[in-house]
Amino acid sequence: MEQKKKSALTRQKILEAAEEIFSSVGFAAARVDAIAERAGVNKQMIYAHFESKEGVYSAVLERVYSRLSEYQDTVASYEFEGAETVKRIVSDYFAFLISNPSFVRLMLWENLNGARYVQQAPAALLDGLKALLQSGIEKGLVRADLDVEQTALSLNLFCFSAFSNQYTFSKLLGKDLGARKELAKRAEHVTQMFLGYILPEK
Amino acid sequence: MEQKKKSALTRQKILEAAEEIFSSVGFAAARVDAIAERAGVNKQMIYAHFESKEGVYSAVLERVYSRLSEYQDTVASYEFEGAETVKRIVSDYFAFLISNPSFVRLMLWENLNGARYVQQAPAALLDGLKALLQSGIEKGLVRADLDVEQTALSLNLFCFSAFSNQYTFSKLLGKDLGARKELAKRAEHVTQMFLGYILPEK
DNA sequence: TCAAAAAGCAACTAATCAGTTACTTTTGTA
DNA sequence: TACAAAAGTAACTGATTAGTTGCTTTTTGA
Repeated sequence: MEQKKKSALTRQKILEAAEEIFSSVGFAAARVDAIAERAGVNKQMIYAHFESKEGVYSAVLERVYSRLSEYQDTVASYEFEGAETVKRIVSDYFAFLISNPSFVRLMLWENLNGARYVQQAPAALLDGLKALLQSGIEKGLVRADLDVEQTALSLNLFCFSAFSNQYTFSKLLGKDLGARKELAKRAEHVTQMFLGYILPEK
Repeated sequence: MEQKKKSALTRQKILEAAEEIFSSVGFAAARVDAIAERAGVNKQMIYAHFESKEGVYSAVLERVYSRLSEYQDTVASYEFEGAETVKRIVSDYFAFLISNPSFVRLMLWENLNGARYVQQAPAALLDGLKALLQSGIEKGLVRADLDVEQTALSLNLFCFSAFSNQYTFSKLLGKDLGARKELAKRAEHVTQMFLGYILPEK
């Protein structure tokens, strides 16, 4: 194989292995040797491609955060048209979080570590939600007295929290809240709650 | 000083130092030497009082979880009487979380580590909320078609999430969401959302 | 085809850390 | 007061870990 491609492949394999390990055990407990082993790559290659353990970590974060952009673009493309729009936003976000479990975990680790490396991707998402709500207000489809920032924050947090406390609450309730059926129930509940709040009084 | 008291004091100092350190950096990054230094105690004392690093950790968790019981007892003592009850539950929970930042962080660390040591305290809290909502339904003060479990879960998660993602969202929004004023706004928002959802249609 | 450059590797190093040991000081009690 | 038990201490140990070094293999281009 060509040298450039080989090198790029190694880099890719390192990033994938690092994402799995950093997201599952966090930065402090992650072992560089474990990343190398999982990637099927010599440890030195990690230092050849990235400066340090922190270097790999921030590269992983960048990669993972960037995936949110796709969802953000979807949200930005929506026109606020009422209940249906909210349903789509929530179910799209749930879908994103379901298919990106390492995003959820890395956000949480980052948060506990004082958000050392927050990227712009999550900021854009909030802005997109705010703009959407605002356009809803202008069209008279959303209550005019709404605090747009708080509401956008809530939408984000309420969806996210269905994932972020999964383990503890699953143990407490004695059922797997990560199961598709439970998550669907949760998405529906969050959507209904939201609609009840943001739609103008009839 | 008396031997028993001296020993108990040392144990206390260790637990306090360990709580600060475990909650701020998590189990993996916490250093036993750092706990000893912060407690102003010889490292060996940690091993004299607790078996191992894990031993101290689980003792800390037990201590911290037990503080939730007080709030749980408050909730259990309430009678559902409508909007005012919801307001009190939310503001009491916010008050608890504000004055117990290490509870929030330890719950999050635990969650990321697969909830190794979940205790009964959080379970009792959920049960209390469910019972309260149920009694509201029976009195006709709460919508009868409510999914009590989902709603209790939401109440819990929505309050908790105001704290759990503070760092990342503070950075994104460029303001300190941990400030009292911001938290008060958030509590009010959550309360209003909740009321809109659970109260029966007029 | 062949040398230079890039990629890959195994073995090493210095630092860090959980846990231990062997010892001294303090305290309670007979 | 004397002595045994408990509390406290400092220095050590073995294992682990991030990061390095010096070497071999593979690939590229003239």
